[in-house]
Amino acid sequence: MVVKIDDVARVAGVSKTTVSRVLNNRGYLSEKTIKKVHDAMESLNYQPNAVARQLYKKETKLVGLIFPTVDNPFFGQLVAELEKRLFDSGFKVLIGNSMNDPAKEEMYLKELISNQVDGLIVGAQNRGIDEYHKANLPVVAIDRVMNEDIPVIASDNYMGGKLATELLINSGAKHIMNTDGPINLETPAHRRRDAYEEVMKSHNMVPHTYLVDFSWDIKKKKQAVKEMFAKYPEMDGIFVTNDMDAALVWRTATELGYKVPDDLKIVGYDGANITRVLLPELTTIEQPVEEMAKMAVSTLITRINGEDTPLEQIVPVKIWHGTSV
Amino acid sequence: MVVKIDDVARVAGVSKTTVSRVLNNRGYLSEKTIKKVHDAMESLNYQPNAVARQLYKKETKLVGLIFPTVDNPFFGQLVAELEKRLFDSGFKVLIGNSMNDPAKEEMYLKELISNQVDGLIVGAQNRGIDEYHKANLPVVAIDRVMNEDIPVIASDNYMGGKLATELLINSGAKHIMNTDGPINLETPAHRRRDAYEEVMKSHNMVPHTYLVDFSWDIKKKKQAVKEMFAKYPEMDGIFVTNDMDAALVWRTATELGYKVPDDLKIVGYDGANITRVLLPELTTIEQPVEEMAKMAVSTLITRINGEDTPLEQIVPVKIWHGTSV
DNA sequence: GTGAAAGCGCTAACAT
DNA sequence: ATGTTAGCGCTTTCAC
Repeated sequence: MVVKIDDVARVAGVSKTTVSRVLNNRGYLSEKTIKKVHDAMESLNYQPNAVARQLYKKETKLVGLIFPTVDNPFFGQLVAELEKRLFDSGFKVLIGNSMNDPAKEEMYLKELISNQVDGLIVGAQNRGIDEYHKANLPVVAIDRVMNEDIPVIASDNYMGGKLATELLINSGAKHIMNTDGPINLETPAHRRRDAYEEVMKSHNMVPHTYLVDFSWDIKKKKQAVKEMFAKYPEMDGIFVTNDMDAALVWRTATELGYKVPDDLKIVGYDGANITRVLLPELTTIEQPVEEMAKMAVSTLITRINGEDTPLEQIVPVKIWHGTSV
Repeated sequence: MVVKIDDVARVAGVSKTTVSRVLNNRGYLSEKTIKKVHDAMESLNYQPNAVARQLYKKETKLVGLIFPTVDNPFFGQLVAELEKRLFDSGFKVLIGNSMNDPAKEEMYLKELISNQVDGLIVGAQNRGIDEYHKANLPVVAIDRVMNEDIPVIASDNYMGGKLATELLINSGAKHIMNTDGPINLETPAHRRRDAYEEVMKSHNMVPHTYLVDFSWDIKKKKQAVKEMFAKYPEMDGIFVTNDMDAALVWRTATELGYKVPDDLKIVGYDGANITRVLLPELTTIEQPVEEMAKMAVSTLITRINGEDTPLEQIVPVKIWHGTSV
C-alpha cells in the first residue's frame, strides 16, 4: 500500500492539515511540529500524490508539447531546450508527436486538455482545429500561424530566405531553385519562399519553387528530388527549406554526378546542433533554437499568469558557412 | 467556468452516474438516454477531467520516459518510436531529459512518481538510485543495467563490437583503437568494448580504449579526440562507440590531414534515421531502434498488467556499409 | 499553532 | 435501466 498524508499525520501524531501545511510551508508551525512531520515523512518515504493536489488546485504544472516528431535535428533540439527550461520553471512536459497528421494532432490536443495541462507549446501544423480556440488555454506557437490571438515565435524567415538567395546569387549561380512545403499549411516558413522570389525577381531571374512535403517518407522525397533534377537540368543553385531535405538533395545530386558546390550550390535552413556535427559542410541558415525556446517558455508562462504578450516575436538568423556554396 | 459531468447530467436530464456510464460504456443504457447524453456533451463541448478520473482509479495512463536528451539521433528516434507505440496503446508520455546528470535524473524520477505514472522506460544512467527500487513501479531499461529485477532491452552489443572490429581488421587496419564511455557507468554498451578487446587479442593485436564521456560538451570532446590522435599517431582504424562521436573523429581526422578510409578507417555505432540521412558515408553498427522500442513498450505493458517478462532481451544488430572503411 | 470538515470531478458499489 | 451515495488524496476555509 502506498503511503498517504494520513499515514504521515498518524505517525507524526498531528492532523493531516498540519502535514499539508509543512508540505506547503503555509501558516504558523512550531519548529517541533515541523521536525516531527519531516521525520515521519522520511521514515515512511512519503511522496505526495500530485494528482490529488492537481484536482483540488485546478493546476497541474504540466505543459503539453505538440510537434511533428522529435526524430529530427531541429525539433529534437527545440523540444530538448523547451523541456529543460520548463523543468527549471517547475513544469513537467507531456509530449505528442503529431507526425504532421491533423487527426493525430487533434487527438493529442484533446488528451492534453483532458489532462488539464496548464499550457501548450505547439509547432504542429493545423490552424483549422477549433479546439485550440475552444480550449481557452494559454498556447504559444512556434513557427506556425495559429490564429490571430495565439502568440507566435519564429525565426526571421524572410531575412533567412533573403540571405540564402543572395548568397547563391553572389557566388555565381544562375539557375536557382527553391523548395517549400505545402502552401495550404499556413506557416511563417513560407516567408522564406517569398524572400527567395522577391530577391530573384529583383535580379531579373526566374524563381521556381518545388514542393517537398515534410510528411513524405524518405523514399517518396528522394523520388521527388530526382524528378526535380530531371525537370530542371540547368539548375546550379538551390535553397532548400530545411537541412534534412538539403542533405537529401546533396546526396541525390552526387549520385547523379553533380559536384557540390561547383555544379550545384546548396543552402539549407535550420542549422541545428546535430546537423552541425554530422554535416557541417552544409551551408545553411541557422535558427537560434535556444533563443526561440527561451522566448516560447517565457511567453507561455506570462500567459499562464494571465498577462499579455506580443503576438509575434521574431528572432534573427545567421548564415552557417559550410562548403556547399 | 469549465463544464463538468454534473452540467452534462443537468442538461441531459439524467444523473451524473448515467453520464459516467455512457462515457465509459458500462452497464445498461437505453438508446434514448445515450443519445440525450451525447447531445448534451456535444452542445456543452464537454471534455472529461482526466485528473479526477486518475485520482479515483489510481491509474493515470501516463508513462514516464527518462533519457539523456532527445537532441541526439539515437535517443530522438527511440523516444519518437516509444511515444508512438505508447500512444497507440492508450498511454500519454511524460518526458525527462536527464542530461546524464544523476541529480536531475533523481528529480525527474520523484516528479514522475509523484505524478503517479503507471510505468517508466529509462535510458538514463544511474543504477545507484534507490528510488527505482522503492518506487515499486513497473520499469523497463533500455541499454542500461539497473539492477537484477529490472528488465533490460539492449542491442547485441557484443556482436556489434565483434562485427566492427573484424570489419576493421579484415579491411587491413593494423592499429585499431576503440572509444568507450566511463567504465563506472554500468551499461551493456561496455560489451562493445569487451568484444573489441577479445577480437583484437585473438588476432594478436593490442587493444587500446580511449575514454570519451557522453556528457562532455562538443569542445571538450574535440579536445579529447585531438589528444587521442597525438597520443596514437600510428592509429589507422577506430571503432567509436556512437555515431555522433564517430562523426567528430572523422571531422578531426580530416582537419589533421588524414584521408578516410585510406589513412584511417572508422566504424561507428547506432545507425539512427538522422545519421543515415545526414552522414550515410559513415560505416556503422545499426541498432534496430524500432524493434527495441516495440519490445520496451510491450514489456512495460506486460509488467503493468502484473505479468512476468524476461529480464534481458537482446536484439540483433547489422552493419551499415558506408565509405569510411 | 493546530484540527475538523468540506469539496475538487469523477467512478462504482449498492440501491431501486 | 437509472439514481444515491461514498470516497479517491489532497488543500483550505473556519473554528478553537
